Amino acid sequence: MKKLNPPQQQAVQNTEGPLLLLAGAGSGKTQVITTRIVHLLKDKRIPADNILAVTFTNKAAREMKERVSNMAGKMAGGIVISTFHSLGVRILRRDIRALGFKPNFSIYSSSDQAGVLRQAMREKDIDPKQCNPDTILWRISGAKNRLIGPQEFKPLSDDRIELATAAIYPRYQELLKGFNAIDFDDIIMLSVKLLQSNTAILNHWQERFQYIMVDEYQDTNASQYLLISLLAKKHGNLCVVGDDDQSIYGWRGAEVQNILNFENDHANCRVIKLEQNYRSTSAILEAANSVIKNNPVRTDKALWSAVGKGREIDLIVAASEEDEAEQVVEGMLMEQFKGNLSWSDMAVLYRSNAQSRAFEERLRQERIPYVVIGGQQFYERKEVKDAIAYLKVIDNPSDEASLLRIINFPRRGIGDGTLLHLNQWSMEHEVPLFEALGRVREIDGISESSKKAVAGFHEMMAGVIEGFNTRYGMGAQVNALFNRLRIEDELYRTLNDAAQARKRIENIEQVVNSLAIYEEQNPRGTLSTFLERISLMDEDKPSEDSKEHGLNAVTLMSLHSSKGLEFNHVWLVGMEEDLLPHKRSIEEDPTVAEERRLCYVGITRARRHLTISRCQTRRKYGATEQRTPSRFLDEIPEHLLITISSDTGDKEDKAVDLAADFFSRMLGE
DNA sequence: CAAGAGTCCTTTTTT
DNA sequence: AGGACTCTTG
Repeated sequence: MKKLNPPQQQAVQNTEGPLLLLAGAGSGKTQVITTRIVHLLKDKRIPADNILAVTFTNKAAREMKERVSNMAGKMAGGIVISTFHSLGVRILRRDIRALGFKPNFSIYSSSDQAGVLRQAMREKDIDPKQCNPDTILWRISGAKNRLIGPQEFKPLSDDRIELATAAIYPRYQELLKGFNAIDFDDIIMLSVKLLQSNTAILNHWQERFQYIMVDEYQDTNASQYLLISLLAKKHGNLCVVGDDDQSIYGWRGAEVQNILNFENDHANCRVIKLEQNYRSTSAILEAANSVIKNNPVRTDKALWSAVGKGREIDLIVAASEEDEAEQVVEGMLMEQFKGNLSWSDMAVLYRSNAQSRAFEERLRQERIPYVVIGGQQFYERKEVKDAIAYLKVIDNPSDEASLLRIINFPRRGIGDGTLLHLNQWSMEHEVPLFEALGRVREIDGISESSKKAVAGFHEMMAGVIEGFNTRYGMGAQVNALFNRLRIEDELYRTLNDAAQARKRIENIEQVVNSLAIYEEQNPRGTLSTFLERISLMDEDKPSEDSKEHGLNAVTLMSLHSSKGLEFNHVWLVGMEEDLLPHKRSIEEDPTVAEERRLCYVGITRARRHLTISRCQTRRKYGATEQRTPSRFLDEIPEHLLITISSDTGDKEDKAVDLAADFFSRMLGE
């Protein structure tokens, strides 16, 4: 507590009633929240059970939990510090029966959702070529974020997609329910519906969480806002923390208004501003402030720092993405040598995940350890999804999306024709698909060999499910199952590339391993809870990679994932029009306010030094494209920027670079 | 029903 | 450029 400045101390001590904490970037916000929790526990003697802290990412939740238990020890046992989605699942697992689901519901990823949507579209006779399924899913998701259920959804216009969505949404939701599955947005929407529809359930959670804190409040959407309001209504001890300048999730329904209106929505609300930045040099802060002040609507804030001016910002102008990566990595080697920085002090931040590739290649070449956060997720790889689908069916045989995924993998002679008959029969007789498999002999129109294959598959899976219900050792059982399925042979056979097959086999082994490890670390864990963790992307990964590299690796991640983090040296790469600001967002909002905030977030991640880079050309879909410098570069005062030119090219190259640069700037004006 | 060839689409950001 | 999906052929 003594380490805190006066407004920070006030924030900690104001524990009763509504509190709005406007915390600028790097203002020690996490420190304040954790100290506040410890203060509640230790000084106010609030039982840990009655405290809830909500964050947006698992990473943030984990860090916070760790810091709290370091400071409060055993007293912190039972405290809930989780993401919105984990909180929702917790609520749903307990009481979702009231909504007509079984508690072992599956959580569908976007690819599962796409499968369900495709089925709904087929049934409603809507041509996927005319109505893009992704767009429809997007509309459904948007509706759910605004708490608009399938019955309430009314088309806002008579455009084709909107009408199709209105037709498909109810059926989509029905199908999900039939599979005992929910999608990501349902986690929040259904939690709210549950609390709204049942006073006893609402009461239970209101009593449970008497003190609530929400981090990154500027990123809450309508349904998250309502969830928190419902929970906090009774005791009213709600503390929200956020910064409107760092609102970067408008595209998924976040409403900055939630934080801007908080004061008006809550009588007797206290407002505390944290404006001292402890993170960055004033050169970096000046750059950040100069950029963000171009946004028209924002609360008045003046970030200041006592750290000192620090170095100017370096600007790399690279010829191509390879050149960009080369120069950045060269800079890293230099910093490490000269500045005595370790790899974990450095991060490369980019707008879109695809940009990581060139940097990964270069870092590998130079044998510099690195970690990529986000992007092509492990659990989204095809073979991994197949393996997971087996687990999902074992856990919830009603999960037909997963069942269809594995019914002919590895191939066992069950083709489209057979599947069609099975589906038809199961619908006509109102029998779940899995049960229909067991009664395949009653179904006409399927060849004898196919019937045998179907019956064999059903028998095997029924046996496996039985085994899971009666015996311990999930990892071992899955391992036995996968061996029996001869997945390895299948992969070697279908892939001509042995090395790639090997890689995929390893990935599948990794799934089995993580289940075994999970089971070892959580003796009371079930398959459901394991799968839930995977769905919420809440995987523990401090195991192998970081240990091997001694936790010392360069971080590569998107600007979105970087929020809340800090690094001594940040490389903010790809500072080009159509990338930052992104092309799609320019089309949606010509003022590019959210993109500017994204840029602001990126700049303010840096503690001591910032390097910005841009390319003159970049390859896209195979073809080389000319690039224009980002408008945000012009918003940074010139005296803060030092352009460093490549020392790899010869003089002629440099002349060409300069000319190209000149022209692209002219065109950019 | 399986395998191979051809076509299309992608890249915004995440729980 | 590369992967996912569809269509055609054995």
